[in-house]
Amino acid sequence: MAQATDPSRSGPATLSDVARLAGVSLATASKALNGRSQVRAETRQRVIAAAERLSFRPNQLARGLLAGRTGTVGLLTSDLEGRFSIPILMGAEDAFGAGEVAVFLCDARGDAIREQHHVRALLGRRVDGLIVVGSRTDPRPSLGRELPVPVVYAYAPSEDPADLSIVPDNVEAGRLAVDHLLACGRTRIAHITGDPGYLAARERAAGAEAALSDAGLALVGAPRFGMWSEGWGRAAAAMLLDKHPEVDAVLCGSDQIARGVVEVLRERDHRVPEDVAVMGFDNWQVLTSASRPPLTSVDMNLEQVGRAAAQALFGAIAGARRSGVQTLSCRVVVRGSTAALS
Amino acid sequence: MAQATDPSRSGPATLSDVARLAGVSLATASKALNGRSQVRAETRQRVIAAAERLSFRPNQLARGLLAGRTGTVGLLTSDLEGRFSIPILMGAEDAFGAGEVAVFLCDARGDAIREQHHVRALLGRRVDGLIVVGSRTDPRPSLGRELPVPVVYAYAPSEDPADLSIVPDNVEAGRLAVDHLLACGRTRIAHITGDPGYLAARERAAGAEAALSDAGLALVGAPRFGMWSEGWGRAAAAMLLDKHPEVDAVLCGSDQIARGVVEVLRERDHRVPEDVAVMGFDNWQVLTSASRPPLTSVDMNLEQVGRAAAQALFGAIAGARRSGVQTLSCRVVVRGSTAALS
DNA sequence: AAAGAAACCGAAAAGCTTTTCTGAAAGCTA
DNA sequence: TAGCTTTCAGAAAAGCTTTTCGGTTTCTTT
Repeated sequence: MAQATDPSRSGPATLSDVARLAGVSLATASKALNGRSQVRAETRQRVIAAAERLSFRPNQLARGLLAGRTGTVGLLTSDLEGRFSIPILMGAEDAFGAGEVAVFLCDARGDAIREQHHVRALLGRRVDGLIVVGSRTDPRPSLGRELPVPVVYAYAPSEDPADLSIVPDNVEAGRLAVDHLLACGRTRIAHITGDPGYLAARERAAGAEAALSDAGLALVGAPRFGMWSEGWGRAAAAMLLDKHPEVDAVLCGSDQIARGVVEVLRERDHRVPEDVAVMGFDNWQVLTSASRPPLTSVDMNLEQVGRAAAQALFGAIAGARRSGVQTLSCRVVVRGSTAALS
Repeated sequence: MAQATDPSRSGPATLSDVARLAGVSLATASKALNGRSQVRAETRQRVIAAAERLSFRPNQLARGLLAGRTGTVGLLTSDLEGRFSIPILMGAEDAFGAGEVAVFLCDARGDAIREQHHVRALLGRRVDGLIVVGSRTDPRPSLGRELPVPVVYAYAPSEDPADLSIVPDNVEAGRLAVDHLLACGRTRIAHITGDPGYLAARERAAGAEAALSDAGLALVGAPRFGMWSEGWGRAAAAMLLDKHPEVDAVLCGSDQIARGVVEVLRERDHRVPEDVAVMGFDNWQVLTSASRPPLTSVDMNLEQVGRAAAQALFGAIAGARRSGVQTLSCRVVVRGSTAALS
């Protein structure tokens, strides 16, 4: 069982294996591999060659134990299934990967108990920080101020203003959308949106109404809240056309709703965008590009939210803690469903 | 700066803090907390209380360093964006989370260089194993046989038969779909599917043709390969109806294609499912439920693929290495777009 | 050639937990 | 009461890397 002379005896090679093969001490091997200056060039080469031959990788556990920093962070999502978490997660993973930080992924499935469990497990693994990704933009309970590592909340802000949260700016999103429609010459704009229990729905509506008001205009009818589904989009569009056949633009609270609206417009022989412009939110490619015509949509720049959260966490780990809610801009992606009135 | 007497002086509490507070040695504290039997009940209580007060969590790095196992695995995806990775990832995360294993998430973005980089980083962190999640079912290059930890490939099998791969059974999926349509009394079945460069498309078509052949039937026309988009679904449906107006069922290679087909059928006043039954693959809720009528679809059970991969990796870590390609069954989810011929 | 400086290498400790082994105390029997 | 067993607590080592500090060698300078 014991194979004392076998170089590949058990598990990965350690620094002491490398040192032995190169005929130097542990300390020298370490310094050689880490570019420290206390070692002759020829010796360094020998050590590097030995490390190469054993395909040595320094044990990050030992390193972390010593340094007090592990180079890992926890990414705590509340629902992986939802499509909003993914781009944020991608942005964060991207930003961290560039900085040699590894990411522990935990999905709490929207359960507070499970979330607590994951937090404890992550702290046991001595993560250097946490990013908490929400599934909607409504504020969520804080993990608390007593955590031994910095925390950044992404998408869903923390209820505690002492925490740092990074969220997309839904009010501005509503403004931008209406500005685009106004720039297209539309003046009779209706708004069909989703569940009024969602802050995102209310904020986008508020932004839209503010932009219209700035232009001396108002929505055609009140904002129509309902559900985040194509079915609601179809139903609401039918009601809207019955009551306000004069509309020349429909701003929809999501791409799903917008698809429903476009379908009904097609069925009723309204031309899109010539007669009625339609736009949505989220810029969800599967929907925007499959629609006829393709949908103009507001992209919430979620990847950027993830990246910004990662960078903020970097900063906090380095000691530069901030707090409050930081909002990030979004952008209008123009496709065929909006165009200037001719 | 130095606060020698402050119990919460720097970073999380260590076992030696607990031992000091409880007035025992490190060894005793460890044994007390780990349920070892060499400790008097009263002493154990004292230690537990101390640990509680300091909210002590054992440092998993030190533990891993000692044990040789870290209780972490790497989850290597090739594209997070793609919707197939996510359910697999959820299943795996779920299975691991239950076993106190933490998951490192890495997204290679389809880049082999980046993948290599991530593998090296993960090995440096001494993961106990790796799961490689592909974005399509075509075989992919192996990470190699020389890795010091077990690897399981999920969704995309490894090209090396010595590796273990867990994939959904696309041939059976095609069979099941046709069996369902046959059970509905359909006999003139056409197949519109996606990019023929995808193994999944070819296998599903093969399964479908095999099931028809078993029933003494054949497809209406050849399988129509194209793209994985609604647009292709619409175009292909139009061509199909022009050439074969007698079809009573269309099996579509994806839910996206199926939606396109349903739309064209509606526009041409064919009733779904009365005149023509339609079904898709993937069971992608956003599409299936928004369609009119809701789409019957084959669910590839991807979460189960993830869970099975996690369990296989557990087994391999425990020493029970397997190899080869293991296929998992899928299931038909019936909705409004298919029904028995009346 | 001798002394001082510079360059280089190695021993040892720290970081935290678990386990084994040793030692001590308490309880029991003869 | 002496000797034994049982029970419990502590010391020390292992696991791997990095860093500090001390020691040795080589080179330069006078």
